[in-house]
Amino acid sequence: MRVRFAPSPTGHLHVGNARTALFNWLLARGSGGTFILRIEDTDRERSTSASEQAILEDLEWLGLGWDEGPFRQSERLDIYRAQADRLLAEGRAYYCFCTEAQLKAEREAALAAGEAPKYSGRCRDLSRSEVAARRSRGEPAVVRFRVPEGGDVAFLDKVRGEVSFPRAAIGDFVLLRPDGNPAYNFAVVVDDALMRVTQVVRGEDHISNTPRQVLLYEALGFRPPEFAHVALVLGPDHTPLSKRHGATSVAEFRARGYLPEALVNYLALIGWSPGGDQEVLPIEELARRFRLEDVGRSAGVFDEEKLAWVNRHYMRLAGAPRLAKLAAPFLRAEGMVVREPDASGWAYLEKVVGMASDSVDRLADIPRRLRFLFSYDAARALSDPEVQAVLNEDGAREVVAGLARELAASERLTSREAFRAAADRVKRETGRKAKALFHPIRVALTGEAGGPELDHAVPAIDLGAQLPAGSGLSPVVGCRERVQLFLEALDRA
RNA sequence: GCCGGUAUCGUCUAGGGGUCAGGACACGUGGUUCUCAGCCACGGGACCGGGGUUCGAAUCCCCGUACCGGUACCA
Repeated sequence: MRVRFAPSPTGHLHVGNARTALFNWLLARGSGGTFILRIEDTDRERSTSASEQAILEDLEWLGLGWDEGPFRQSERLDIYRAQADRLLAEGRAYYCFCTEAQLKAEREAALAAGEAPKYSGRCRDLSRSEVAARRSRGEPAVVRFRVPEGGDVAFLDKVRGEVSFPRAAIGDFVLLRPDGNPAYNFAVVVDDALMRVTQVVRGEDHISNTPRQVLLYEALGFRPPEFAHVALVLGPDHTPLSKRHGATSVAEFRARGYLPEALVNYLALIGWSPGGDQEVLPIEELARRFRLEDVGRSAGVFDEEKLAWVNRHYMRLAGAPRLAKLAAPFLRAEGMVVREPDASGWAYLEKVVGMASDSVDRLADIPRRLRFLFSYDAARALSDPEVQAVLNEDGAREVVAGLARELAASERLTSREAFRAAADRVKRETGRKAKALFHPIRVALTGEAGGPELDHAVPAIDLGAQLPAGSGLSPVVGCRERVQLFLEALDRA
């Protein structure tokens, strides 16, 4: 089996296209086949090498490596020319000198008359000598395919079944533009045939091109591949997913802190089901189970909530070192990491990122969850209504005062046990327990009413306070200092 | 307009001539934990509409409706 993904480099990799790439990849991987990457850059106006580069990076980030390519259509111009010459020589194609203005007027007239706008065929039967004369005069000409008349063009689609189009609806279409660049339908067929692609899996938006392509396969004497057209991905309002809906490109989801394996897993779930009751599955398992005939025919709505849920799974599955590495750029953007951390910095990050990650959806949420470590501000804490509510509870201030006395006398709370022991002593001294004990401790030490478990958060604070100056992280104020600052702020208030 | 396509909970789906129409996300309630997340239990929620075929239709057929794609010298 030989499959391909053939994006045009006109922007970022859209998640809909990423899903198409994934389906192809799964097919190849699941069958021991070959996954070919081809860049369809025949539209010289819109194609950019920056886009191409971005698409390659996105595919690599997703883990969708290719076996052959990337091939660029812009580098295969003579191949298309040669194939077009064959069709020209056989009379299956012809030169057309119609101007764009002419064609546009005809199209509009047809539309107004309620007819299908298709090429009129004006240049279809120009005499040999006229063609030669006009060409030698340098008159711009395209090469058009002479669509055989009559009947239907049918093909078997692996996801849609039998599909057929009346041939009469297909006008003679352009193969080669005046500048020698091939048009889409022509380049695709030539490439897919020459690259010996066996299954063409692509978006549904290409389905009505398929009859044209089938005709071309016939005319060129190539055997058509199997086709499969997968439905598009929509936004929550059932319109095609666009910028309006927020993130649409792989790069944007990466920037929001989704893990590649989560995006891949989620994308596979739109329009396909792995069967069984398990849907969070590694890509290799998806490849084992994936079958084109199980792909649904209807369009699917992209649901970021579910993506987030899948992402949580994969964040839990990721080991601490990897998670720390992944989260570091996000922490750096918030000033929590100030330069490349040293070994102590990384060790610390592994600890705290692990603590933060089991209650957030995405990497981008981690800094907020760790803010209490790097920017303790007692005054800000007191202005928080939730913190106020905690302090207004019976005995809350006594707990804070007791905690301050306890910490003044004890070592740093660098372990869960040390923290528990300290909390126990405050408990005995104040007679407060559970919520009445831990809530005031939390607000005093973290400055926030919520956050990671105190068993983890408190040692993280004091461990952070011991970090050497060269760790690469923003400084962390220790517990003892915090509770003093908190008390002072309380006095002032 | 014309040509194609699609239709099961809000969303992704399983199933498919006789089922209590199953699961997941989301949502609601209760429990658990210092908070959030999580976890546990419980709960609400769907076969687009109308005809036909049939003993029986959500499932097959037709019509309609809605939505999507195409209708290029864009892919």
